[in-house]
Parts: sequence; C-alpha cells; structure tokens
Amino acid sequence: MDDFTQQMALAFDAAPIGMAVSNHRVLSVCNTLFAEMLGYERNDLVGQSFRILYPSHAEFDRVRDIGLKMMEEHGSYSDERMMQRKDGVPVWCRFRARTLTPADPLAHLVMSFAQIRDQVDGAQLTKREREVLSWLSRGQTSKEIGRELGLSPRTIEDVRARLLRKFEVKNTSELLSRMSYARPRG
Amino acid sequence: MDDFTQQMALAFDAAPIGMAVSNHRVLSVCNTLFAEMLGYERNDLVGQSFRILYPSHAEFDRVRDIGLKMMEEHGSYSDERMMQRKDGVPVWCRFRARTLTPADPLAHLVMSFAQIRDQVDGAQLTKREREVLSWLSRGQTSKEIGRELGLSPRTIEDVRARLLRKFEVKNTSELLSRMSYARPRG
DNA sequence: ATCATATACGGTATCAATACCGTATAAACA
DNA sequence: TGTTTATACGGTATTGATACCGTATATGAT
Repeated sequence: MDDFTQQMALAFDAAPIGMAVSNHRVLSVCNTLFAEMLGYERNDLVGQSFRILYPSHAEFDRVRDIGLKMMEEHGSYSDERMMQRKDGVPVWCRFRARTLTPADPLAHLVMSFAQIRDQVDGAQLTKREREVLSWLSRGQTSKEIGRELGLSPRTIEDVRARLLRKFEVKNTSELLSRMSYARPRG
Repeated sequence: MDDFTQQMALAFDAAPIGMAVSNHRVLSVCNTLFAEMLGYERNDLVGQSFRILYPSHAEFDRVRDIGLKMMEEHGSYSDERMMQRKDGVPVWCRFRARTLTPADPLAHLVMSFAQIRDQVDGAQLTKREREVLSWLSRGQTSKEIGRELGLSPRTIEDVRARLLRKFEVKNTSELLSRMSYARPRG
C-alpha cells in the first residue's frame, strides 16, 4: 500500500473541517468531523442519500440547482447553507464543493462543510444575542442598535458584555472575526 | 488495496479547501489546492519547512505559539493568518488545525487553509495594512499593535483609518466582519 | 517634475466601548 | 424553593477609537 495514499486518507479523516464525497447525491465517503457535526456515526451515513441531511425536500432540491451552473463552468462552488442534524437541530454551514465530473457535476462531488459558529461550548446564543450580533457586524454602535430595537443603549452593552464573556474575547473586533468564517474570492 | 482508503485519499487531494499535514512544522503531505494557493507544485512542498510559507521568521514563530495552549486543551484551533505565496504575495487565510498528538501538538498536525478574499472592490491592501489587520482580528488595540511592531500608536491609527476608508466601513467591527465574510454591501 | 499615496509621527477633541457599582423582573431548572 | 441565567436599566470611571489639525520622507506613476 502506497504510504502517501495512506497518509492522505488519514488526513482526510482527521481533517479540522467536515468533508464528504457524493455520487449523484448519495454519500460515498465522509470524515469523522462531518458525521459528528451532523450527529451521526460515520457508518450510518455511507450509502445514504444527502436528503436526510437537509431540513426538507424543497431545501434538498433547492441546493441541488443553486451551484450547478457555476460548477459546470468553474468546477467549484461555495455558499452558506442550512443542514439538519440527526436530532433535528439546524446547522448553519459554509459549504464548498468541487466536482470531478464537470459535465455532470453531481456525478462525483467532493465537499467541505465548515460549521459557522453559532454555539460556544454547547451554549447556544440567545435570540437577543444573535440579533445584536447581526447589527454589530454592520458596524452599528450600541446607541444605534438600542434605537433600532427600542431598547436602552445600556441594555445593548449588557448583551455585548455577555457575548464577549461567552466567546472569551476582549473586544467586539475579535468577537466578529471569530464569529465569521472565511470564503474564497468571487 | 482498501477501496475506502483510496477514495479518502482522492477526496483529500481534490478537496475544495487547501489541506496539509505537518510533523514538527515540516510539511509531509498537502493537496493540490494548497500547493496552488501558495504558488508551488505539490512536490516542491513535501519535506519543506512551513517557514517558507510565512512572510518572516518572526511571523513563523508567532503563529507557532498562538494556538499551542488551545490545542493542548481541545485538540483543535482556528484563526485567521497571513501566508506568503512563492512570488512573495501575501495570502490571507482562515486557518484550522487538529492535532493527532495533543501532548505535543506540533508533532502531527492536520490543517486546512481557506483563502479569504484579499481584495474587495479593487481595494488592494498594502503589507502594513495586512499586518495591522491580522493583529486587529486578534483583538489587539492600537497601542498594543504599536508596541508589537515597534511603531507609534498614532501610526497604527493612521493605518486603521486608511483601512476604514478603503473598505468604506465606519468602524473596526464592520471592517473585520467584511474581511471575513464577504457580504453584499448595504 | 508634479501628483498621489503610503509611511510615520505629533497634537487635540469627541464619542464609543468596556468594566465596574447597583436594582429589578421573568423564565428555566434541579 | 432556591439558584442560575437572560433580560432591562441606571450610574460612574477609564480606556480606546475616530476624526480632525499639522509636518515630514519616500516611492511610484503620469
């Protein structure tokens, strides 16, 4: 057995990002983190349709069509999408795909899934925290957010302080750069 | 030859994200996209020190220390960092790592590198701007960055101001959330 | 040669952010 | 039934960020 091949397989399995391979939307291989992210054992997923990883049939069909044209042209595609964990909890992911068969992109697809961090140490963010976070990422000050939400600026500062504590960061800049995950150009 | 192993190796190589494995900071395996991102042929990189992929020896040492403690505790680590392409052009990346040897994290490390767009609407960043940006994403203040780079805090404020103008954002929080996630303006 | 830009630094003024002090209510939970 | 947590708000004090004023040098482009 080729040593390189074995090392690459090990790296695939131990990768710090969820990875999966599909043939015509049926999962053929995935790594440990991918199965973990979605609440399955790896063996439960092999041979399964990707349908079970989406919240609805409509969503399953929607994501099929979205990247098809770009993959035919460029061989790769990326977006953000909602997956569904085994227990029903939605998981928001940065999705990337490269097809090995550009003429028929779904025939052989290699994908990566990076969970966008919406929970920390198992503690989910509250509705208020998400709400404030989304205004912070638009550069709004506490005063502006307070006006927007009909609350005192002091309350917004409380929510900010909670967010900084939860993420163990020292200011809003670090918070936002931790919250967001990267995407390639284009 | 195990068919699964071969499929996983293929998926590693064709992954839509840059991937590499290191042993004590020496690259042992990487995939095609990783080599491409950094302007090398894959064979040029195998056996090389990661040093050549960083802009300076200081930066090479800095990134070593940054995630060590977190990897000892959690086995994984993620940040945003600057890599240097073969032709010297800096590449801004979302970096993720998982160690297979938590007691000595650098002994066997699996990493992924997702390129973050390094120019937005034609706004090219200078070396200084990228440098300051990388410290800002770690929550450092102007005073701290100045100390780090041996410059006056006032100079760092000048660089910040230039960044805010270039990206047409109103504060550092919005800047960092734009840098990571390219979202449509407005 | 002139113009624009990046770099680097000084000052001041103003507003924002953060960290504390406090109170109070409501929901969740063992 | 306490205990914790989120919510919401008030105060103050300190630090940070941002926007201006200015100077100066270096570099690259027209």
